[in-house]
Amino acid sequence: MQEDINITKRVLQLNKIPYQDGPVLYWMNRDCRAEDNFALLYAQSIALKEKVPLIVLYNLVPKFLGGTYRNHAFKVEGLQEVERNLAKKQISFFVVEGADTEKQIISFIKKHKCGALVTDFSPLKIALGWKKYIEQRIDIPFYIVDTHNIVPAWIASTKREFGAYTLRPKLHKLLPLFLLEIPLLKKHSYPYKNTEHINWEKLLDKKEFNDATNIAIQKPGSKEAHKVLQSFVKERLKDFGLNRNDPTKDGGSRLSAYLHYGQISPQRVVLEVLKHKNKTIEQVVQKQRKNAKEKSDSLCAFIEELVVRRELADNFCFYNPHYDTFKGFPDWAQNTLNETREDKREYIYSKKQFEAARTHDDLWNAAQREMVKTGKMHGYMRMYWAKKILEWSKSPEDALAIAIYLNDKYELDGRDPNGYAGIAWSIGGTHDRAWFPRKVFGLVRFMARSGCEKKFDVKKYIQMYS
DNA sequence: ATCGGCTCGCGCAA
DNA sequence: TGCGCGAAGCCGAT
Repeated sequence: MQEDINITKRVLQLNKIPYQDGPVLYWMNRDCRAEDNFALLYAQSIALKEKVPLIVLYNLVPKFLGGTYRNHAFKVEGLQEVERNLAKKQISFFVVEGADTEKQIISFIKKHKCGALVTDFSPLKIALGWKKYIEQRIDIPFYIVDTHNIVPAWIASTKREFGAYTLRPKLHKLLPLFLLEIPLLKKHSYPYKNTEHINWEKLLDKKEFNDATNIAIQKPGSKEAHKVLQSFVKERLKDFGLNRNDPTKDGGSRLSAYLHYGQISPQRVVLEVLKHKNKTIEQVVQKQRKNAKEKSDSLCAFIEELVVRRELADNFCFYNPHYDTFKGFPDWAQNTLNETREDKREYIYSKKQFEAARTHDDLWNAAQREMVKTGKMHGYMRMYWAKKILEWSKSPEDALAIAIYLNDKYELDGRDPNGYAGIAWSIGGTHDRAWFPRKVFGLVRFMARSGCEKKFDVKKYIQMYS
């Protein structure tokens, strides 16, 4: 019973249609994992109640939002593991290909005569659009389950938050109610008969990706994600507070790509970290409140990044359809950036020049190369990188478009609310305050290379990616 | 090495 | 209505 509430409080029903005869379908989209997945657990609870099969579907959109082959392979190899893990529980897995996602889902429902549809939550416009289209054209119940946030986005806040400081107290209050042990997926007693063989080789062999990106330096999949989590907890967590802002040190969690593809559950990450530190979430929240400025406390700093900032990014996209354009910036930032439009730019580079890492600044070029080469730019450098694109573009609109294009194309964790929020913070003052006025930036916070030189060994970082 | 000023607006206390 | 303070800073004065 307690388990049921733990799941159902994360569910939103989009229509008022009751269950119809047929298997229950979980359309897996943002959260590509078989374990610790509340959307899958909710779909299973319906299927068990109705004594019917449970099937899982993934719609593969090649080059989704401008991603490269590296992203494609990371996703597809992760899905192969999902298929194996689901098979152990007698749950069938399907993959359909095509960019017309909404139509693919509807025709699959008709073909397999499904009785209920469950999907996971994403605040991105494209995903919200698919779901609206589907909702208007199906006659079975349609549920959305937020299994990407610990506190579901619509419960954490019902409006667009102004900054981390306005969302933080709401999350801190709600976290103890949501951060509970996650129920296990059960072996499904009603197997589905009409399964189809998935041709993984064909899905992986994509000639149309004519890009020169390397294969990811990280191995994909949930099993690998849990290995990385264990190594973080054992080796890197204790110095996270000290090292996380030094791009020459590998002090991060290395989990961002897995989190982006939903190959690991953020709730599981928090539970594991707390277990290792032998702390409760109440203790962490209390400590965070007391020493708000104490940023070197590794556990507090990590929970702040993983929970507060991640959920703030979802809040930003969910309640602001302009999350990827100039219109999405706060008013004060739009005003100030409108006033600096005619300011003389010392350098102006084209998208191509940025992409080829051909600016006058070898520190910026190194960050760009780190991203292209490895699929993951260091978090601290992402701010410097985006702010310099603003400084060296002919307009804030150009800068924003270029930063999003590069981020979505090369980062393994691109095409994600975290990326849109991070870039909007850097270029458009989103979730930030006004600062000392500057050319081009106006009141938007400026960052200088000299600041980097004070904080870390810039020469070493440049060498690492020369 | 450390500190204050720069600057805007939310949210809470009064 | 006033006031404190915020997602990661910069700069010049001391």
